[in-house]
Order: sequence, then C-alpha cells, then structure tokens
Amino acid sequence: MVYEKKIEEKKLPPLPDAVRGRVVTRLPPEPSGYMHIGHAMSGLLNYAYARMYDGKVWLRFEDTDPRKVKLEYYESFRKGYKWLKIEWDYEKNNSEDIELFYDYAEKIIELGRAYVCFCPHEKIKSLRRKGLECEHRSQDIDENLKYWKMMHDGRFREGEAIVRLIGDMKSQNTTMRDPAIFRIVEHSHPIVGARYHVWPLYDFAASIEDGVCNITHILRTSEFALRDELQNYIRDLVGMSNPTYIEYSRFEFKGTPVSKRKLRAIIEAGLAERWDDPRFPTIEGLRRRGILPEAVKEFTLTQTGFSYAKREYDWSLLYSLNRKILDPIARRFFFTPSPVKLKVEELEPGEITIPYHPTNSSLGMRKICYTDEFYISSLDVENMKDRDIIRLKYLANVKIVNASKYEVIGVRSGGGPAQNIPIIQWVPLHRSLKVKVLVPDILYLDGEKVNPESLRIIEGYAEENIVEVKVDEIVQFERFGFCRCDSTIDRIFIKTHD
RNA sequence: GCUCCGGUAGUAUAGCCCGGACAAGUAUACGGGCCUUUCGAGCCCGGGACCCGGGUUCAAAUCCCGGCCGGAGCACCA
Repeated sequence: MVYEKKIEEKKLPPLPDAVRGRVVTRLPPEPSGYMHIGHAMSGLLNYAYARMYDGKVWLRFEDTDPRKVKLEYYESFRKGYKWLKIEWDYEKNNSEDIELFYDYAEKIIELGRAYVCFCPHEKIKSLRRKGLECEHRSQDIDENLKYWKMMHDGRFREGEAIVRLIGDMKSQNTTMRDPAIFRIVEHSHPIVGARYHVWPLYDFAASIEDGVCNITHILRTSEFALRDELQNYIRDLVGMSNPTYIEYSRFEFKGTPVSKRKLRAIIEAGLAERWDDPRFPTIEGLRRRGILPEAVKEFTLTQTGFSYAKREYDWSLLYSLNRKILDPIARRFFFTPSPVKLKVEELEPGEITIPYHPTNSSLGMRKICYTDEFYISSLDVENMKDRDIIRLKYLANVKIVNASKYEVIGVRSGGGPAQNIPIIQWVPLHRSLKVKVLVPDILYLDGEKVNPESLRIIEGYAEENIVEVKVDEIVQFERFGFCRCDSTIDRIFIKTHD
C-alpha cells in the first residue's frame, strides 16, 4: 500500500499535447505469443500516462493475421495486464470490426485513392524498391470497385489480388510507396472463424481503430516510427484526427532474448521446457521467478526513458527494486544448501522461538525443535578450521573439534553472538525437509554463447516450518537469497535473486 | 545497398530543444567503512562518463560539419 503510493508519486515527463481528462491511450497487443516484459513496460507507460491525465485506456487486440493469432494468447495478455494492475476502460478486437474496415476501404477506393493490384509479390517488391508504379494503379474507380467486390466474392485466391493505397512511389519513406492495405487469407480465425477471407493489414486496421477509439497518444517502440506518416495519411483520407506519437527504442535484458523466435529456439533445443521458464522474460516467467509487478512498474517508470539509443538493461537494476519491496515483507527461513552433518557435544535438546523477520514483528514467530545433530551448509564448512568458534544463529556457539567435508564435530561453547564469531544458519537433522531450489541465470553469455549454468538445481534441507509456505509466497532463505515457492508437493523453490 | 534515428561511468538514465552556476546529477553494479544474531536491508565514503576530429562562440555535453560506431525500417506480419 505504502509502496504503491511511492511509485505513483514518481514523475514521468509531461506528455506532449495532453489535456487533462481527454487523454486516451491504448494497449495494442498482437495475440500471437505470450506476453513479455516489453509488452509490460509499454503497457505500463500507456496506462501511467492515461492515469496521470485522468484519461482512458483501450485494450485492443491487433488480431488481423488469422494465421498467427491463438486464443490462449489473448488470455495471456489479459492476465498479464491484470497482474501489473493495469486497468483498461474498454476492450475490443480488431477482428470484430472487419465490416467497418470494409466500409472505410470502399470509401477510399471511391475517392480514387486505392486500387486492386494483381502484380506478383516479387514484382511489387522490386517496383517499390525502384519507386515505380505498376499498371494496376491507373485502373479507374469502377474497375477497382468491381475487383474489390470480386475479392469478397471469392473470385481470387490468396496471393492473387491485394488492395493498395495510392501513396507516393517516390517517397523517401518506403512505407508510403503504395502499401498493401488488404489481402486475401484462406485461413480460419480463432474468433471470427472463416467468415472473412479479405483481411486488413496492420497499418490500415491500426490507423482506423486508433481513429475510431479516439486515441490521443501512442507510446510505442521505434520500429513503428516510419509508419506514423502512413497511418496519419490513412486517417486524413477518411477525415479522422491524428494522435501524438512518442516512440522509443527497443531494449533487452542482458543475456535474455525477448523475441518469440529466439525463445522458441531455446525451447526446441531442449534448454527450457515451457514459456513460463523462470529464465524467460515472459510475464509468467518473471512471476514464477518471484519478480513482483510493482518492481516492474517502478523499473519502467524510473529507470527507463524515451531514448532512441539501443539499450541493454542489467538485471541487477530490476533485482534491486524487487529486493527493496521484498525485504521488509519476506519471511526468513533456514535453508542449508549442500548440507553437511554437524554434531554438537554437550548440547541439550530443546526448542527455540525465533522471529520470522529481524525487524518486521508482524510476521510473527516460529519454533524450531532441535537435538544435538544438525545440518549446516558445506559452504560454511569449507572455511572451518579446528578450534574455530562459530555461532548457530539464535541458538548457541560451537567450538569446532573436527571439521571434515563429511561431518563436523563440535562442542557447545558459552557466550552469545560476538564480533568475530561467524553466524550461520542451520537445520535440525531429524526435523528437516529436503527442498530443491532452481537457480535461474542469464541464458546467453557475451551475447551468443549459451550459458551452461543458466539453471542450476541446488538441493538442501530447510527447517520444518516451510510446510507453512504456500505456492507463490516469496521467502528469504537466510544467507542464500529470496526464493519463491513453486510447488509445495515437490518442495521446489525458485531463487528470485540474492 | 537505400532511408531514418541514435552515441553521457560496467549498466540504465538526467541534462541537449532554449549554450554559461555541469571541474556533469541519480539509480544500479563495484571498492572501503559503519551498523546488524543473514552473505539481506540500512547508513557513510570512494573511484568511474559527455564516441572522435574540426568549426561557431567570451563560453559547447548542449549549436554546425565530417568521421567512426550502434539501432530501426525497407512484408500480401504486427
């Protein structure tokens, strides 16, 4: 709660041409893959600005390629936006408005500003490159109207005819060289089925929709920059007003590809099993790893800008924010990775009651029963020498009698915590639970090389109290790191970060 | 190849439009110290950058030109 407020106060630069109460932004996902952090950051920005100016937000699925879109992805986005606490005011799919697109297309053909082109793909490509017009461009309006009708009547097969806008074949901006605005697709669409086979292309659908939704501001990545002119031109033809564009460069997180293609390749290579792999920048991956939506939000609002330069974020930037949110609320537990047995002579069995958090007392207390036998981490054993004194945190000091890789023998020693005594975590031998911790790391080292240790599995023992931890709770295993409980049945945790 | 756009510490950014108080701010990472019954958090200190070369100017991170490097686009995808 307190944290929410803090983020809201963070300032975003003012939005150009923004009028309070009149701003309308949009979330325009293409439901052809799982939502990832790039969508999240773009969504957060569009949403934050709408909020900042008391405006409205549209969730509009850009689903005009029947071959690419799948039902499950629509839901992935809705879920993802909800997770980020993005609230949208309206929702629609572009595929619902096909008839509307037809009406506008007809209007444009009647205006003499579009034509039906029968050139083969390759020819279009090469003429466009040369800046030359083709013979179909000079067909008269009635001819074009006739062909347009024929397209709908199924008189042409996929690839045989397209509708092109009359732009400027000599334009420096190649998107203006008579772009295709409709094509024939012989493939059923997951939402509207096989009802249509003439489908609008992106620029047409998006510009008309942005017009009818009264979008005032578009915040998007820079690969769309060249399309501003085209999209404005389309709206000008049909008498709609244009939005203000704010574009910024794409980004990546170091060692972590975001593109569907690359992620799929990783899955196909057997390096990962699913799209919610904790090493992936998908929303589900981040969530499983223990990244909080508030951290993604704060990261977006405070650590990024609208630069056009190429960016490669270091994960530590996000982790640090996440840790600051987690630290005051995560319960502490003892966990001993790669455990080694410790016997403490002269220690009477007993029970101690210790806090779940060093300062946040609202998290309560836990009890641990112990005997004279424990597990401790081999990482701590490595540094031990005979006669050293160590402290089992909250419990007792122990003088090491015999430290070996396999078993450590010590004897109870008096006193409490002190300056030069290392304090380590421990687990009672007879009352411990075996747990597995998945430790995700970056997928690629120096750009291209696959990281062989991108997902290590660490086994160890945790104190019995972890049975209270439910799936999704993020705890801190002391001196190990923050971990999210992924499965209570198999006792699997995923390390979030240190 | 063509067109457009960028280049501030390891990383991400502020500053650039409207040149001067910028011997460049912040976050993160790193090093040191303090604190702490965690190697977490917190506190303090430290090193670390204006891509290069010219020009304009009393004055350039900021304006201009050239170079180098990087990114994006050049679909019947979005």
